[in-house]
Amino acid sequence: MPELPEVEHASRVLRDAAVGKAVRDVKVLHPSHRRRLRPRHVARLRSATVTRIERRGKHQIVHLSTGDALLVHFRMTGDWLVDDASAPIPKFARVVIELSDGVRVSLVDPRALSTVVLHGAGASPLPELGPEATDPSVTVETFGRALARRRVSIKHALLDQRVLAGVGNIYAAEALWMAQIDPRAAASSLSRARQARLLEAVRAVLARAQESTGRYRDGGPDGGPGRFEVYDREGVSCSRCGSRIRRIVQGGRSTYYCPKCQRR
DNA sequence: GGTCGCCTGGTA
DNA sequence: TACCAGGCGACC
Repeated sequence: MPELPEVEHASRVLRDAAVGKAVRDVKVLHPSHRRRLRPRHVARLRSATVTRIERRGKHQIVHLSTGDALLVHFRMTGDWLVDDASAPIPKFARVVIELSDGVRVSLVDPRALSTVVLHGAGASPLPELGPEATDPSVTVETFGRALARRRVSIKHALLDQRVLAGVGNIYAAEALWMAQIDPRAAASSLSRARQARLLEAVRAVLARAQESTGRYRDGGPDGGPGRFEVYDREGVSCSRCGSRIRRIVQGGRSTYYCPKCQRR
């Protein structure tokens, strides 16, 4: 699920479930998670109380009374599932946190690509990130400067978390469609006007996704309103000009766009 | 710069 | 059975 709107929603779920509670037990169920979250980390978690949940881009940071921070990234398919510790372990649960009041928070992740790491107090646990994609204080000037430095396509630049934190593959494609920009255009080639349009579009698609608590797809079986404009719509008519949506691969990832009304 | 590996499930 | 997947870091 996770792009910024989904992660924002998930972090709220986690906040409601966990803040102010002590960790009673932690189970690390998948080998790939066991590689990062060792028994000594689990031991440290067991004596901690959750003080605060923070989100930065698509990262979630669980601050603990011990000064440690648990860093969670959902990658492609992670999500939180909150239930009661007495219930059977949920399907695809990879890391399970039981809290003092019997509430259980499970990281469910079919592909098991998510990451959970415990960081000690001090050093910043996060990679270099740009401003939040939804931060209203981002200006066309700062956004444009970040783009001008990248010698990659504009689609690739939007996925670079150092430009704007939180933009993922779907909303990058949607924003480029809305701004009528060809995803293959060089990031550094955008005029000021197109930079402005793109920033506006990123905000619009994320805001719209936020409203519907996550995905802004699923308009219904007939793909009614609320569906993506281009993402996963290869061969479908563009709602703006009627041309067929095309799928290409950029950096190993799918990009969907309208070859007629999105220009270089 | 691009490509690959991580993992596993859903779908054509 | 094959392909595809909303991410990211390591690698050439």
